[in-house]
Amino acid sequence: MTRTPIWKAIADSLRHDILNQHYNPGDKLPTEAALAAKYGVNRHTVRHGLKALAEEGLVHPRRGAGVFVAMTPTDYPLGRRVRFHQNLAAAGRVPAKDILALETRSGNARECEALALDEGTAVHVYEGLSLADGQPIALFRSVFPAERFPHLLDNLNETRSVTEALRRGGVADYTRATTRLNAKLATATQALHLRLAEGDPILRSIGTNIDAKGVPVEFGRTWFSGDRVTLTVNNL
Amino acid sequence: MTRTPIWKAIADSLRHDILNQHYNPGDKLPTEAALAAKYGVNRHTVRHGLKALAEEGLVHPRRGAGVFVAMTPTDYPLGRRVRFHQNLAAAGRVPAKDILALETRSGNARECEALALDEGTAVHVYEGLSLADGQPIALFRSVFPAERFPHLLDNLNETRSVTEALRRGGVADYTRATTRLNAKLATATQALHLRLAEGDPILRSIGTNIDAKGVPVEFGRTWFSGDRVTLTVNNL
DNA sequence: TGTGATTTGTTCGTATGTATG
DNA sequence: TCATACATACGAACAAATCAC
Repeated sequence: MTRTPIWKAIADSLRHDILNQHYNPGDKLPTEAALAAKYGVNRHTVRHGLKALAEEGLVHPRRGAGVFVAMTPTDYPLGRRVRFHQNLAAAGRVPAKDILALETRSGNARECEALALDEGTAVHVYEGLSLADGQPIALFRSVFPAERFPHLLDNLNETRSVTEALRRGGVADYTRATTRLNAKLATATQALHLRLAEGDPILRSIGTNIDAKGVPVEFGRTWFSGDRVTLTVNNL
Repeated sequence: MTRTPIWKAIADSLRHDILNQHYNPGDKLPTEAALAAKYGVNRHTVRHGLKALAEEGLVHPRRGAGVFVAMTPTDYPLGRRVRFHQNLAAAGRVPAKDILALETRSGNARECEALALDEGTAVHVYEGLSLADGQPIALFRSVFPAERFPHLLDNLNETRSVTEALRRGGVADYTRATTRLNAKLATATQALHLRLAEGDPILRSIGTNIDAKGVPVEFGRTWFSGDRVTLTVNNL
C-alpha cells in the first residue's frame, strides 16, 4: 500500500486552508517558492498540488503575478428593483463605484426612444465602473432625461448613486420595465477597465427604469464580467 | 461641391433593398463580383459600400460563404414559465429540436441537489440542440428524476418536447424556480454544434423547474449563442 | 471522404481629384 | 506654384474559408 503522494497532501492542506477561510477569495497564495520552503519540498511538487487545485477551479494562477484563490462569481439579482448597492451588500460584498464620465449631450436614436424623448433631446450620461470588494465587476452607461433632472450630474458626482440622485430629483421609487441580456466579447477598452483580457466573455444587460407613473427615468447599459458575475432571476 | 461617392450610393441602394424587404434577414446578398458587374464598378468599390453596411450592423460577411443580411437576435423571454416552442413561435420563428443524447445515468452532486434527490440517484438526461428557422440557437442539457418519470425518455424521443413529456408524466404545469445567467466562451464542441467559432460568446442559463407543489421536476442548463439570442426579462 | 470551384479577405500597385498650407 | 496628405476608384494576384459534388 502506497502512502498518499506529497503533492496531494499539499493540495489537501491548501484546500483546507481555503475552505476554512484562512485564504479568502481574491487572496494571493504564498509564492510557489515560499510554499516549497514551508513544506520542505521541491517547487515542482508544490506546482503539482497547485495544478490539481487549479483544475478544481479553486485557484487561478496568473503568470508573473501569483496564484490567487478563485473568486466565486458575485450573485447579482435581476428583479423589479435593481439596486447596485443593495445587490452587492446582500451578496456580502463591499460595493463601490468609479466615475469614468459625467456629461450632458444630445441623445442618440436608441437612447431617446428608450426614454420616450424626441430624438436629439439632451440627456445626462453617467459612465462608470462597478466594483465588488475592490474588484471591477461591471462597466455601465446610464442615460437620463436632462430636462427633468437639472441637477442630476451634481448629485451623481456627490453620491455616485443612481438611486439617491434620482430621489433628489423627485423620484422616490423606480422599477425595471425591461431587461435584455446578451453575451458579448470584451473590447480592448472594456477589458482595460474591467481588468480582463480582450475577448473575455461579457454579459451585457440593457434595461429601462420607470417611475411610479410608468415614465422612463433611466436607460442603462451594463457590461458584466462573465466570469465574475452571475445574474440571477428569481420569480416572485 | 462634390458628388456623392459611388461606394456610398451602392451602400444606400443595398440598404434600401434590405429595409424594403427585397432582401430578408438571413438572405445572402449577391456576390461582390456580381454586384460589381451589376453596378459596373470595381469589386473594391462594392466592398467599400458593404463595409459601411457591415459597420452599421445591417449585413454580416462570412469568408468563403457570402455576405448575409443580419438576423436580428431572437428574443427569448425568461419568465415564470419558460417554454421553448411558445417562446420561438411568439418571436415569429419556426422552432425545432435535434436530439443529441437520451440516456439514464446516476446524477452527480449538483444535479441531485437541484432536483432534491440523494446523490447518485438515477436521472434521465436529455441533451439537444434548439433551432430557430433551422439555425442553431442553443445547446441544452436537461436532467429529470428517473424514478418519478419512468417513460420520460420514450416520450421525449417521440415528442422532443419537455412540456409534453412532463405532461404525460403527470405534470400538468411547471414553473421556473430559479435562473442563473453567466457569460462564457464557446468550447470546441459547443462551437461545432452551434455552428460558431471556438471562443465565440455564449450565454449560459442554469435553471430549475418545479411542479405545482414546488417539487423540482427538471434541472436544465442551456448554452445560448450570445450573438443569436437576446434573453428578455419581463413582468417579474 | 476528399477535391475543386466559389467567395470573401488581404495586400500589392496605379491613377485621379481635392483640400491645405 | 509646389508639396503633401487624403479620399476615391480601378486592377491583379493570392490566401483562407466554405460549399457542392
